[in-house]
Amino acid sequence: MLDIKALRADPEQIAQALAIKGYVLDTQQFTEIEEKRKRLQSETETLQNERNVKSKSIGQAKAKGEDIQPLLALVGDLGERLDKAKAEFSLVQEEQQTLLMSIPNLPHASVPAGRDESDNIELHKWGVPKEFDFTPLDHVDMTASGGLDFETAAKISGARYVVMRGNLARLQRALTQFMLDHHTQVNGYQEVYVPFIVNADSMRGTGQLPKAAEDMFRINGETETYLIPTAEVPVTNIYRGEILNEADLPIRHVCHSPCFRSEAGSYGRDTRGMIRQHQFEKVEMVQLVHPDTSWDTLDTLTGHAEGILQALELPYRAVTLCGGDLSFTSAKTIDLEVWLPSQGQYREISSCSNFLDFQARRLQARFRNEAGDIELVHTLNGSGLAVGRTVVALLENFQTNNDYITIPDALRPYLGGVQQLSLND
RNA sequence: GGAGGGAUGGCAGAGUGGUCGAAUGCACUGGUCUUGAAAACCAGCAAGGUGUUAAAACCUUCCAGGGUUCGAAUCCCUGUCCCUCCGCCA
Repeated sequence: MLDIKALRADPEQIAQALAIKGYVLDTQQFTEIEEKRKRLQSETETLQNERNVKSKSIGQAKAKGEDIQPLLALVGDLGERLDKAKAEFSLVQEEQQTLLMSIPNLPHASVPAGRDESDNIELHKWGVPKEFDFTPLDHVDMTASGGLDFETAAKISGARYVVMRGNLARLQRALTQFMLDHHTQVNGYQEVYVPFIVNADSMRGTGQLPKAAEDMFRINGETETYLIPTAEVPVTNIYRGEILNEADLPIRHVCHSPCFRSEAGSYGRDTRGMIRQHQFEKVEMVQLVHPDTSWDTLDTLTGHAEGILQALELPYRAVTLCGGDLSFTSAKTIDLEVWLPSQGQYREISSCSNFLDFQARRLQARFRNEAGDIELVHTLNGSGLAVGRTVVALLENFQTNNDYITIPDALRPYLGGVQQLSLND
């Protein structure tokens, strides 16, 4: 949520900034609602004041044993007028709130203009894609003997799911373990375990609702709950409505969770293999920081995700998302894209974002600063990494022309020290 | 699933219809004392909004939403969550 004070002060400037994201802010609509709000609020509050003063005098008169009948008559129709004003006010307030909740975060000044991912700007590359002396397969063909089984998953559940067997299932578990250990032991994150089903307040808090409702799996029950699309939701919402001490910052959490996405609107995209699934594993880093440090933190957070790719010896590149590709909540996002030999291109494996105070304002996640004042924290998160896609990247980049893949040094301790892993066992 | 109890400031915890936004304690901030610290003592200390150069002033908020009343933290209804006991259970 944007700061409504900033919107009041200069709606045109905000509208201009939002245009970079491809969002059209109707400033005239906003101004009209705002003026109505102001008028109704002051009217309501005046009536309320009148009522409070008179009610109080009734109480005092009664305490002194005086006759309160004349005073009661005086209050007369006040209640009715107040109810009417209140109703109108809450209506316009709701209207304003709805509008405010649907306005995306402002992109940072350094975010490049552009419409979609083709306009993203490459920051740097790391590693060199391997030259194969045979034609590399994709991960689906590599595991056709049953390690990755999409047909069986389709029978059990439908399209965009996978059954993993034997060493493939173990590989995913090993990667998860390695990432968690790395972030906790090397990068100073605290591991957390959280619920994977969350309520609507949590979804609103991190900004998935109301805008992205169609991307979520809603649970069919009495209360409105959802499967999480990312651990960002439960982990960040730990701090919803909390006032932290400045000394508590920065807070760094890492969390492994399954992620559930309906992938509405991506029909026909990445239908083959494990790139785009309704259910996948992810290790997520979440930070709550002092507002002064969030931009530095975006760099270090991105570095933490890069550290995993480097340890796994996977070639990747970092790109800055352009305005049109930026998510609803993000002020700036750096994507890490891993090299996939079968596709001959880099594909997203991590997304690191600074949300500034946008989520914190929705969440009311705040801290008391040294002067004793209460301020909103800044929130950030990044995948470290998407585990399913890391399995794909590892398979494809480390394939050999027999049924084994080689295992990078960093991962060997998690697989019993083996140098090679059979795809058939 | 059955029975009962509860939700109040950063935390703990009083408050059952009227100067209650709310006692008290802890924590925190400032001061006195001290070589320094601790202790003791004094003072300050909820959030959000309207408003103002700044203040003052005003409004809202005691889990959430409805209701009763001139007036609700307090009474009534509904919901959510927590606790205790019984049952069931990975």
